[in-house]
Amino acid sequence: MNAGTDTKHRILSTARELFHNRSYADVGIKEICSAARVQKGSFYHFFPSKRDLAMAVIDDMAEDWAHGFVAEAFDRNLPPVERLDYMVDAAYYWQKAAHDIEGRMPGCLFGNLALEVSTRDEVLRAKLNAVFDKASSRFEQTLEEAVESGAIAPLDTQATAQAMLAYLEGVILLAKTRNDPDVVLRLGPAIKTLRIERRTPN
Amino acid sequence: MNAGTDTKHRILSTARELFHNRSYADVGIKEICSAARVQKGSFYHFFPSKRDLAMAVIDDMAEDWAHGFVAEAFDRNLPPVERLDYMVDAAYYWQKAAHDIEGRMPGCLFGNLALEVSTRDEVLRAKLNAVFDKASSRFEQTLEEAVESGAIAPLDTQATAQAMLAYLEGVILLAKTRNDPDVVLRLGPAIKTLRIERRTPN
DNA sequence: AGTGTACTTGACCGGTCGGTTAAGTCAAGT
DNA sequence: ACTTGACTTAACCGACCGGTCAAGTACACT
Repeated sequence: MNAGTDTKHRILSTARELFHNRSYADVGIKEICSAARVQKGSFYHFFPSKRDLAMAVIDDMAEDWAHGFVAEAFDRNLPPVERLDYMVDAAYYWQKAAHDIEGRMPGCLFGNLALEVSTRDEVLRAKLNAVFDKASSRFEQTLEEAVESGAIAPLDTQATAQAMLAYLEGVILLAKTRNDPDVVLRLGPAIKTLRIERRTPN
Repeated sequence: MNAGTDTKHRILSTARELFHNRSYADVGIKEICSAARVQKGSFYHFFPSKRDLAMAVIDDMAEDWAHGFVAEAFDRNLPPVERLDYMVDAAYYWQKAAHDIEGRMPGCLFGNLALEVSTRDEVLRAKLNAVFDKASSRFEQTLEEAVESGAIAPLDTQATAQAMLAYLEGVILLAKTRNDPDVVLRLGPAIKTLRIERRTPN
């Protein structure tokens, strides 16, 4: 049993790293297996297909996020507006660390996968969409609190939250293309300037 | 001669469409050839490798852009701020049209390629980076005019221009993941709210 | 001791990948 | 008329792809 869960976990974390640093299509099962010191047959014992592996990787990382720095960033003890800065900082330090080690910016796994697979796999697309929805709702909640506390003027919290998530992904995309994590630091804070007004209720 | 340039052009436009609608890794040379009604050998007569094809595709599309709707959007006859709206609208209608025909949102070819290949091919990454730089400088020029005319308060035009480009890419990424072009319409206009202040010159 | 099951092994499958090659077509230049 | 060289054709290459399989090993339960 324990040998099994360990093997599965090793596959999962190896795949996650490889998918993140390269891409879904570019990393083969054989490579994942040899990097995780696992045989092909064992792989297919745990995952029916490469696609199912991708699903599991997304779930795995989404869960790590939810309980990791995203949970910290959106800690309700923090003043709402500071949480946005915290998110940007977290993104920066993460990318910076990877860049220092690997020499390349991996970007956001979800964003990478989304652009790569969402035109050819409906199920994966929907899953990634759900991840984004969840992230967006964190922003939304933060904005609602900020409005309630009077820190910012009332606005369309849902749309603005989506805009902020989009901006974060866009900044990471640009930084990755420049291969320069500092872009995140320079452009990131402007996330707070984004505003989408409430639709006039006339 | 003419037969040659026609064949080359057919390869180029076919590859562009396939890369855009799917991805670089997912589309093989064989598929490109059969779709373009060209033989493999002819392909390799014009392009030394798949990667060189990608380069040519990027150049091709960048040029089309520069002389197409981007030129219109950033027409100096338009008031600066309206140009931003024009860009967003253009992005929307383009994605919308593709979505209506194919049922899927292809997103931005440059953004797609950037996330897919920039961790494994330095040269392609640099090329895509240059495309983004050029796009960003269009935004920058627009912002400078807007500041000069007093339409908006002074700001760090270069950084804000990059932020706007990042936002546009992010919005398209999110819309593609949702497979819903309307996201562009809903979030896009907020591009005008983005601001990065000048660094305090103290 | 015997059995069921979770797990591992490594050879194997058909198919496709990017890329090569050799033989030819054809039109322009001389 | 003959040569040149751009272009096309289709068979072919080794490598690798995702995925399968039969044969085992190791361990829990009876």
